[in-house]
Amino acid sequence: MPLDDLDLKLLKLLKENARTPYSKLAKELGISESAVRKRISRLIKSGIIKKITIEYELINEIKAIILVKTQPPVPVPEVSKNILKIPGVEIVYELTGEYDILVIVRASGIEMINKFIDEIRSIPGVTSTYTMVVLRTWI
Amino acid sequence: MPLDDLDLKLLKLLKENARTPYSKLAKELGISESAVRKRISRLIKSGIIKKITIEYELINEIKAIILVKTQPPVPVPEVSKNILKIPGVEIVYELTGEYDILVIVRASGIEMINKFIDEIRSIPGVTSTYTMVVLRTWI
DNA sequence: CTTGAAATCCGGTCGGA
DNA sequence: TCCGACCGGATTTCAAG
Repeated sequence: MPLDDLDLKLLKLLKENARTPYSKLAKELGISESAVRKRISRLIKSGIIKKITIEYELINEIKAIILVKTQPPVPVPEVSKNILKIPGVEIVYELTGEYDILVIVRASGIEMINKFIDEIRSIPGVTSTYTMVVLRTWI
Repeated sequence: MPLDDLDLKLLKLLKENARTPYSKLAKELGISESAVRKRISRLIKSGIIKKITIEYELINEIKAIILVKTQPPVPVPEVSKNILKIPGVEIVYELTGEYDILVIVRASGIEMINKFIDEIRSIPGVTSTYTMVVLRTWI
């Protein structure tokens, strides 16, 4: 699907604040409110906008990043799907390089991170993991 | 700030779809619309909700993850702030472990990723980087 | 939590490229 | 045919009580 300059601007504005009223977005872009609405629904239908969401951080919560190595013949997407099923997993990236998968998890404490690691290591195809705890997030 | 069970449920619902009307959220939680609105603004003011945003993916765009090592005496947050200034950087995590910082960037091509790496390496305190290209994202 | 007014949302329709 | 502007009625938002 071809995106024009207005679509890109719209995505930037929504990235910054996804709850901006359509009318305000319309004013910023110089088009009508209905046009904004139609563009957004087109972007969602075509899969370009994957989610309208919030970034949040709880005081008593830890974020961790787990790098995962996998082994043939299990396909990497198979492993990814299984990881995604684990509650607390926020996002899964498949990668080039030494590691095949990167997982971001949200945990209530170190014990829960350990549970994540154990669960991930028990998935068929996973050969090893490397975990880093997030100390601070900059958005 | 103490969060009750409703706050946590609210955060989950907003994570799933941040554009859900307050009235619908209210119905789901069994409280009034104004209560939902007040809770949300409290969550935003207290810094728990950091951003209302969209996840999107363009066809001709590449996401990459850059792991960064730094060196004393430059404080890590100093480096993070400098990285965050680079246009195209989505998020910066400070980490425990072998690497001090993880950066997620959005680029129009390999050349742009190279530019990111060069820029990051030129920041005082950065000693080395390791880059992985994202092949697929699971949310 | 309720109320009422203002703003926003949303489907339908029309006209031009 | 596709896109954007316009027009209502329904819904939601928001501040005051």
